[in-house]
Amino acid sequence: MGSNNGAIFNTGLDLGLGNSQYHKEDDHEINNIKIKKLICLRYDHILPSLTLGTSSSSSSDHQYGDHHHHTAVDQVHDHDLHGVRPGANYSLATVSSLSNSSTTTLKRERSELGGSRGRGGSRGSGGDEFEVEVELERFSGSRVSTNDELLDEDQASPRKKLRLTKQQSALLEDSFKEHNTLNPKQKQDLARKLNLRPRQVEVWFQNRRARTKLKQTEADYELMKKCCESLTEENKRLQREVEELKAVKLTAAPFLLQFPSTSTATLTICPSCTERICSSSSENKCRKVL
DNA sequence: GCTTTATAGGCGGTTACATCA
DNA sequence: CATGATGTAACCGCCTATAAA
Repeated sequence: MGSNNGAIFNTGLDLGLGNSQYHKEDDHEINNIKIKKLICLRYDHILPSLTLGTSSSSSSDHQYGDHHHHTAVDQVHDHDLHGVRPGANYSLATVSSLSNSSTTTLKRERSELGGSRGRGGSRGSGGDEFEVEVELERFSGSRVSTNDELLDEDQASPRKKLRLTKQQSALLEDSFKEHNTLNPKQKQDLARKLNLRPRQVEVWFQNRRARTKLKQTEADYELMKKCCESLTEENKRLQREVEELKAVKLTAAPFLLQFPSTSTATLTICPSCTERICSSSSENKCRKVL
């Protein structure tokens, strides 16, 4: 895509929000960056700017002003997909779909045939038996079609969307709990169990990972939002305190001149209750100490 | 050992369909 | 019944890792 989203999440606060859901070492850092980017893109309009300073200091230094400009999505939809007619009473053995003829899909199709090169080559160690099996499935039509489906295929209907049955979803979920990615053998086995095409299993896992990630992102966002709110409150409180101190200093200036500079520190912490004791106006706050 | 090429798999973003309120 | 919102299957385009040439 090449579009640089350019959103810089720079609050200067490291809240240490790890992405607990993702433990894949190679993805961890990348995911954190991506999640930060995502949060920023989706929520930057509500993130407060936190500063502590006098009223003259600016607090509008949003560093994440680079707006996300989408590149035009020029997708060619060559939908030649035939799913199961909605409402059809399909069981585990009745759902599947055909794919389209795009290059991407061809790539997938090739991969399903157990390509021996590239990354999959080393991992798809099912060997000849595996490849033959897939070939057979592909060309013998292990897919079980209903009459309705056959009609659909003949009529080259627009893409129909398959709905997974509860059993299929449950099995996929169980499998996902075990491992959120599949190797080719696992994919093939699962596809066979579910009577789906391996590509469908693959897509399901991709979408499932995306959903997990989105949920995690939303949870992270809620956490950060709370953090920001409390920091905003803290910021306001501290600003009020600064103003109070300024006022005290002004009114008490002649008096304070009589003392050494070290005794002008009026901000102390009560050791027992950790409340701040500020100036003479609050000296009665903590009688425990006195 | 290196570059190039082909391939697989993952992800982000998107579309389109099904379902529900 | 129409409609908007939501969930999700399926897709495209891109990137990266890997293996073979």
